[in-house]
Amino acid sequence: MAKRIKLKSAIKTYSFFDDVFEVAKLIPKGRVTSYGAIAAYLGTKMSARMVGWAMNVAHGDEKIPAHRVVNRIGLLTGKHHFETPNEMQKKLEREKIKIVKDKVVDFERHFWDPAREL
DNA sequence: GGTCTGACCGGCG
DNA sequence: ACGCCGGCCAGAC
Repeated sequence: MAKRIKLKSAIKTYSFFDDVFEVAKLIPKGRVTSYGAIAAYLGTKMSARMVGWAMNVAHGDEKIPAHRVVNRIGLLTGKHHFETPNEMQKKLEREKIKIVKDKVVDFERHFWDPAREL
């Protein structure tokens, strides 16, 4: 799936998806970020929706930690798109991130802002 | 080939 | 506080 997109982006001169993947791959273990933060870092903070769409296409690719991307308040909105709804939470908990009611505990503390860290 | 739809976000009533 | 709307852009139909 992700390969198909990569192929397409090779044809196009610019791919928003590719940039999203690049940033997503750089998210450190044990940290999380938001769709909006990634979009903002890429210059188009209004395209947060596309970041989610990109994750949808990318999930399945081990190199892309889609589980570390949540919405702006730390809610695991994308959990239903994993193989099982608790897959996302399990992966995060494995990285010492606690989840309560589909929400990242202490979201600000774990938040990784690409614009600030890169 | 127009139209609909998102794993979003900020703003406004 | 809460709900609605518009904008973003790629993919499915």
